[in-house]
Amino acid sequence: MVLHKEEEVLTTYLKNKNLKLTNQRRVILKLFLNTEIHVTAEELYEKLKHTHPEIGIATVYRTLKLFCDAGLALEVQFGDGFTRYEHHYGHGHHDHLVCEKCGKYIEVIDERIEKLQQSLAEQNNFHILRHRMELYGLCKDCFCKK
Amino acid sequence: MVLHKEEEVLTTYLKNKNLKLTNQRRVILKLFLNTEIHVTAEELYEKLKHTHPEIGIATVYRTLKLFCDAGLALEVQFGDGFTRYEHHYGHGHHDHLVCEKCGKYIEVIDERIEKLQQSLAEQNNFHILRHRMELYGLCKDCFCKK
DNA sequence: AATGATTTTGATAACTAATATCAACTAATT
DNA sequence: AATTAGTTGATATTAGTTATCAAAATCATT
Repeated sequence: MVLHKEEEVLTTYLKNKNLKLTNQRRVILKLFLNTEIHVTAEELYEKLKHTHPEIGIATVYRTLKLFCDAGLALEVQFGDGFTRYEHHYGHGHHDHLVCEKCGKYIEVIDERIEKLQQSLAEQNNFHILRHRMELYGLCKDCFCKK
Repeated sequence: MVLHKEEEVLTTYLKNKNLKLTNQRRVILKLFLNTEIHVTAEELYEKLKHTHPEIGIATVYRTLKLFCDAGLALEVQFGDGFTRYEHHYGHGHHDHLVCEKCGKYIEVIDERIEKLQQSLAEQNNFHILRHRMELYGLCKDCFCKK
């Protein structure tokens, strides 16, 4: 529930770009930050419908892209056809464990793997700008339940 | 240009499933195997248009899915909105280096990383079924040119 | 080779996630 | 309060892919 910092980041970004802080942007930011970490635009829109039926879906899409530009969100794709957005401000790079049964996403980071990725790239004369690694399978709960 | 094995795999698969070996399937398989390893359905369709204008795009989509079921192809997605298909028969698991400038894909495999992924999953009580790792950046050529 | 049951095909409609359009509206500056 | 420039919501549009369905093709059987 710590909004202060993120709201400040957004405000600063908007000011620098001569953009405006609208009520929609405030509302969507609040909801985004209080929602599970990997949401789609549609999911956010569904949640908004109850409390803010006046906010259109186009605005949700637009605003999430804006958050990415402002460094508050990051686009991720897990191959199910949806673009998801995760919290980015104050979050370092990480990889994902994706449970294919319950849909849970665990964020992980392993420095040894990061180093090996770098050396693997060097062996191939490749200059890494970014990377993604997702391990798909079953979380403990789903694995035990069978 | 070694088609024999793959054609046999397809034939066997079709027979087991009581499906039929059509000329379209033969043509698309041949083209798929002689085409760069990560093609989209649209790309294959474009190439076919010249030599086989009678083959529809729906058939290309359908046939690529069929190849996946038969173990001849594998779906991959690099987040550009296209589903790509790579050769799968006789190809072991591998990861990708993706050049964001020229679009080249290099296939790589690093056993040390594979092992660490396994141990990372275990630390999190997670049971891996499959995974993907893509390193995005610039290949040597594109990096030197600018 | 003809038959017949079943699968496949191509044209096209439909679907879905996401983006573009645009007149009405709103925030922020003067 | 007026002005300017950005923003919004409804909706049309786009793009990749899948569904529909009558006509055509495959293949086992005769």
